[in-house]
Amino acid sequence: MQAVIEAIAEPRRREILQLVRDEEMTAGRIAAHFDVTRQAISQHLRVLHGARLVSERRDGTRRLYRVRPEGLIELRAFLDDFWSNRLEKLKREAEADEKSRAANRR
Amino acid sequence: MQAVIEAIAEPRRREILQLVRDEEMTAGRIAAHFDVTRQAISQHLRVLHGARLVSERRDGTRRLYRVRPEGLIELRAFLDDFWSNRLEKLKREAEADEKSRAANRR
DNA sequence: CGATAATGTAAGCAGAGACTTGCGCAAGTG
DNA sequence: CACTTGCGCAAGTCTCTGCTTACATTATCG
Repeated sequence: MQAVIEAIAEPRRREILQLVRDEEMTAGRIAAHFDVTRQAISQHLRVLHGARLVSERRDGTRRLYRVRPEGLIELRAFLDDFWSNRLEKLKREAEADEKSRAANRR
Repeated sequence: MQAVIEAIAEPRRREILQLVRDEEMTAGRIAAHFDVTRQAISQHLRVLHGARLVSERRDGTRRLYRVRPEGLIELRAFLDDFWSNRLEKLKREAEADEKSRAANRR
């Protein structure tokens, strides 16, 4: 999970995720969208794949990448768990707080 | 938004967020939970505050921190926007794919 | 088989960031 | 007013990481 968060913390990697979000794409075509070397993108793809955020499929010498939605789902679940309870609790507290303030106004 | 993601990418800062999730806490008490120096925690708090993930309140020489749920809500919205459309689209595609595979089996 | 294309791997460098030590500052307390 | 308490700020160190250059690997094509 730490790997997933680190992966999406890098802006370039988020751009890559957007690129392969709706279609499978070769490493070369992905790299063509950026002004850094092909190897730099290859390293980003390795990180994304290591975090299981993209899938890798080989076709001859080419490698096709694509977003792996399961990875995103796991991240969403983790983050929801991280704060969703809190958000609900906060809502209740805000209501209670409002009541108490109303009481003090009397 | 980049600041928010970088802030939560650091494990120690996530621990801090958990600590001040349910109650306001002084910088000193927060630091006491870790085995690094008080100053190191102070720097993490600065990052979290800069990302507007915690609020800071002064009381004499003390500084009280607490999770700022609005920040978490913004992050959630960003991430949802980042992939939720995709997740819904993926679901439709999975269904269409299943249909086409069923057709091929005939 | 030799040449080429598509891509990953390795090593090195420069910048970022997490941590420590040392210091400064504001707000009590005697 | 001196002293203490609770902090943040600043500078230096060390590790991590994103990038480049250089090389290796794998598959295809003539």
